[in-house]
Amino acid sequence: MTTISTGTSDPVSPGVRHVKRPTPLRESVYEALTEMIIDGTLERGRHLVEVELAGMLGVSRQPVREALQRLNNEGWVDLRPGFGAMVHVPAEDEVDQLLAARAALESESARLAARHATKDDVAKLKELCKVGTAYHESGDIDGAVRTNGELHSLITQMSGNRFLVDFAAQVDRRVRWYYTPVAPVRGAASWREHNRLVKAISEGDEDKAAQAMREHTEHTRKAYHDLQAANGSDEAAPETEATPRRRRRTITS
Amino acid sequence: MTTISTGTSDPVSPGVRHVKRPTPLRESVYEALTEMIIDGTLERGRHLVEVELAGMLGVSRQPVREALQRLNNEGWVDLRPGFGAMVHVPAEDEVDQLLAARAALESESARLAARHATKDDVAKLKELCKVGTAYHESGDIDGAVRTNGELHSLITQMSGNRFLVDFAAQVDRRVRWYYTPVAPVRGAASWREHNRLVKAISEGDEDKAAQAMREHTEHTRKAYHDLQAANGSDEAAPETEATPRRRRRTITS
DNA sequence: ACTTGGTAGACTGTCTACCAAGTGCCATCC
DNA sequence: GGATGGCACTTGGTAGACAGTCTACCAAGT
Repeated sequence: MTTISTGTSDPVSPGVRHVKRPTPLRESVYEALTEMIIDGTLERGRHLVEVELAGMLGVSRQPVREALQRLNNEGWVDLRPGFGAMVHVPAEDEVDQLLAARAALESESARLAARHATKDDVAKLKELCKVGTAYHESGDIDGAVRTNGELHSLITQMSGNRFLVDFAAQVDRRVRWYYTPVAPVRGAASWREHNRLVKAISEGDEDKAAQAMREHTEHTRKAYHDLQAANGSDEAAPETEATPRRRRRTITS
Repeated sequence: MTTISTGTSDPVSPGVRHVKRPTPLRESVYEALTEMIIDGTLERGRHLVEVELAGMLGVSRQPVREALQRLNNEGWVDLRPGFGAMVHVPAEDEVDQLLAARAALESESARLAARHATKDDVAKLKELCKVGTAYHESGDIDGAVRTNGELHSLITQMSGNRFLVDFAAQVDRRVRWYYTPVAPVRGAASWREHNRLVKAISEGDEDKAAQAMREHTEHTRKAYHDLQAANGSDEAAPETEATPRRRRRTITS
């Protein structure tokens, strides 16, 4: 079964380098579980038993409990007192609400990013746009999706607002999870919009940047709905055991 | 010492009435600790020791640990591995960032509230405005502050977006904590703005509602800065033990 | 056929005890 | 005075125990 690697995988930060801070076990467990939820190893609605997970991951109950509680707070699982945790089953209107929240958060981030952007930031953004477009044109969906994530993440970081960063990161991860069962579409349009967005930021035009980001998110929401409507009955049907649902393609947001 | 009351205090919901679901201890501990942080019983920067808190609250280490971890995730305390938790000491730019995040969240909420408002909602909003203004004019600051909170809370609820509600609630609580050491100002202007906001919502004018909320928050931020500058050296000085800092007045946001 | 009552098993929530490792502090030493 | 070493304290994690509660199932009664 999946066993936790206690290895610390901090991103390299310039300047002071903390020699080594062994990641708390609960953190690793948290990461492992979200991973398993996202990739479908732990299916939606499944009852998660503490000792079972503990056994899987080779740790004791305590770290698992703590991880589960965090997952509960962030909406990945639902904790029913006296019974246990179930992997969250998203309601149909939930994606809509997530995207609305994301629109607000990221559009504000874009506004602030436009306000604070440095030459260096803009260069990085442009580079990401180029790379992403290249990935898209060469048909490398995974690469395009990854670059898309990096671009959005960089923009929120550029806002210089840690709360926006935190919230947006949380929402983004959830969105990506829900999107998983959807086919990849609207790749080209997405990168055109990214270009416009980056242009607005580089010009320091706050309103235009915010507006561009909002429209970008809005288009994503529309695309999701269209797909939902297209293979609606397919997805609306009760989950069959025979559908492993692992690692489907992701939409380019 | 503060002892936990395990009493459940659910808000009354119409229709099905769940008899009684005993709150998990960790939840009560969490509530108790935030309470103590907000009201200043646990001063900023104070070192929190698990066994000590457990003794205070009459529970074992376990629920305390779990509560502390949640507090850490939400930014109320900083957890230093191997040493313990310290009550978070806000950086000066933090309030700014919180208010910026709040501006984004609540302004979007106002937009959606304007979109979805029912006759009933509008009536409640207007009532709150009236009550709040009355409180303000009669000099009942606590009442005005409470009503202000209820108004903002109702608006986010009206957005119908659970994520906006959650995030806004989190931010709001933090904001209220940081504000505590600030004097009450701008009461009259605040309620004038509320009136304009409610009017926009009742007319279903999304853009106007969003704009009104944004300006409202922005004014609050300015007011905070002015006060900060006014008695700047006072607050900037290192905390003296002699300053109990309990229950100071709150600004009307 | 439907409800009621009872029983059994499974899990969580919480407590206690314990140990290893990391951290901060203080006295000591050069 | 500044480095050093050691000590007390605290967390992080493990193990085991136990009560309360939740689910499911079965049997009897209506």
